Amino acid sequence: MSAYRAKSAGRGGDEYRLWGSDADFLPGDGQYQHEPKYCARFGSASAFHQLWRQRPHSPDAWHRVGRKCRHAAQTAGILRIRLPDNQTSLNDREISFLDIRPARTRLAPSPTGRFHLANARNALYSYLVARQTGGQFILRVEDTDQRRFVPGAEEVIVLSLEWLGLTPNESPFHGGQHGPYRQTERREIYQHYAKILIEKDSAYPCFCTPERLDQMRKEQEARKVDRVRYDGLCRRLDPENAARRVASGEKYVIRFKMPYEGTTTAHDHIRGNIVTENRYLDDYILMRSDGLPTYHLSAMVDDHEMKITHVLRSAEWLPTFPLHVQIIRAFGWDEPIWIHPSILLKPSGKGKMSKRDTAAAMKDGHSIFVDDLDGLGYTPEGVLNWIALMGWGVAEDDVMTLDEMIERFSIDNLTPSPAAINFQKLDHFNGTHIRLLTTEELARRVKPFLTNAGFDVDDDTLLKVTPLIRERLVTLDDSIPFAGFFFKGTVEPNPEDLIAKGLDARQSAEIARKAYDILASLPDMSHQTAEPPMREFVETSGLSANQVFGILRVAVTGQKVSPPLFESMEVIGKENVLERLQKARTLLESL
RNA sequence: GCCCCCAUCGUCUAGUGGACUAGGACGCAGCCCUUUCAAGGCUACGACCGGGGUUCGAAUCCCCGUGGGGGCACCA
Repeated sequence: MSAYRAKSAGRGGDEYRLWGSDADFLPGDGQYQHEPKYCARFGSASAFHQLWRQRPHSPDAWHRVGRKCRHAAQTAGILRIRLPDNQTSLNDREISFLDIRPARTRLAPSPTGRFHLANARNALYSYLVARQTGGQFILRVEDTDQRRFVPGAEEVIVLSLEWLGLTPNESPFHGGQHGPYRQTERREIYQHYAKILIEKDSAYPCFCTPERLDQMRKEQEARKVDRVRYDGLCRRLDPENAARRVASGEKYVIRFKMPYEGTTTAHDHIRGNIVTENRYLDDYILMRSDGLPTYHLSAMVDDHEMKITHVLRSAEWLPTFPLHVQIIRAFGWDEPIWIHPSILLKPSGKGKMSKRDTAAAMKDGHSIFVDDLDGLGYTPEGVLNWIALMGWGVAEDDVMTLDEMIERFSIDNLTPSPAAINFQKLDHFNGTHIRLLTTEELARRVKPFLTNAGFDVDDDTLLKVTPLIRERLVTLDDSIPFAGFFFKGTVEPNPEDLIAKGLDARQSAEIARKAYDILASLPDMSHQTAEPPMREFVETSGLSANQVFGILRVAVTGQKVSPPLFESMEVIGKENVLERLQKARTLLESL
């Protein structure tokens, strides 16, 4: 995998360089000096690769491409940035555009519940960043809260990722060089780092009991303080004294020593700098009395140990974002690029999805849980496309496969505002991607739904049926009403439905008889041979196509709505068609 | 209550000071195609939260409101 990097030659510098590990298409010594006014942004290494091959290295050529592609740039994954005349250097944001070293990203769910849309979206974006830079996507299980641990949740997470096609490079199940990938298996690591923090005077042991904390909180609330926070009793303890108490086996937690004054500036890639006054922050607990870390410590330690370059997590973490930045700075580590995609709102746009909304969605054939979506007949392609666009601004051509997303995705196009879930859009994308599937693939995916519905499915018939139902499916289980009758020996039409509009039972029976005669006289039941004589019959009879074909449809398929009639009859076969027609006629005559 | 985040069609969004008569997609409505249902094609409807600035010029920059969301645990 290639790695490219571009960087400003320094503040106020006027030169931009690209270099990469894959020097064979970089000119000369592997460096290329840009026209100072322009720099390139690469959505992906391969997009860059392509452009590089196409264009000669003259500044004019770059210029031309840049002007022309302003709009098309998004789709090509390449965009030229023209620096304003008074700007001579790139800012951090712009530099990060250019930085496409292999990224290491991670999904860090806690095995406490089900794998839902927000998890899936974070996984997708993380996966995309990793893949387009030739990096790794990691799954880390954050199971430090053992009280909330749900057995089997880990498996659901991995299975869901697998189903979506977002297979991690490293995980508790896939292994890797930076494991273990389960936090409960990393206790000693956190203890080691907590100790370092105490040594650096950025953390301290706290012996306050839950009861005292509770009382303290109540007092503060009674005083109507702006911010209820730890009063610092143990922070003022003499370190040696504290160490003695720890050694004596007294119960304690470890707290972060938050500065009482000043501000913390944290940089989110989507929102820019977020400045928080430290007095609104707290001496958060890093290590619990059970010896396990809280998220604040474990996530920072693991992201560092696992060499994570881009931290993608829900915007719910924004309030504690400054804390996390402080912890990392206290250690003296490099910060990753922080990306907080907006939260997902319920379809009404009012609030996060709740249990009640989830139940309502289920009743409607929808769900926010990935493992439900599978059973509901949704395809990974459709689901992926759907979630991708909640928070990723794509100007045009928003139907994409995973590979196309890898080409086009950029963390720079993520949107900061909360997005409401829209299940209609899921249906749209699902139907669209179903239509994009090959016949063989669609047949393969539809089969289990038919089989589960009790149909005895043979592959030859299914392969013939699939093209007929393809553009009618929103979900895969829609194949049951549309294709089920192909796999039944007989059908039981509703007698009422057999009577054509404007006609009575007698007349309808007569039409069935004539149709029978015509079809029986044919050499075969292919739609090419069957349709013309039937059309001719419609013409000469003075009846409408609607009436005649309607009777035929109900008789042959047993239902008023079906795939195209003659193609369906071809699949069902002459003998069977005639049999069903005969039965319909008898039924009509008995009315 | 306090802190933080956000603000363009009903929804997802494009938009980075003039190319904006604000573009696309979903949905909705109509038309075309059509044996049903779809799919497809075309057309319509539809938005810059409000008020102040800055500027020759603001959807875009700043401030103040308002509205929405999130967070205030030995949960993540």
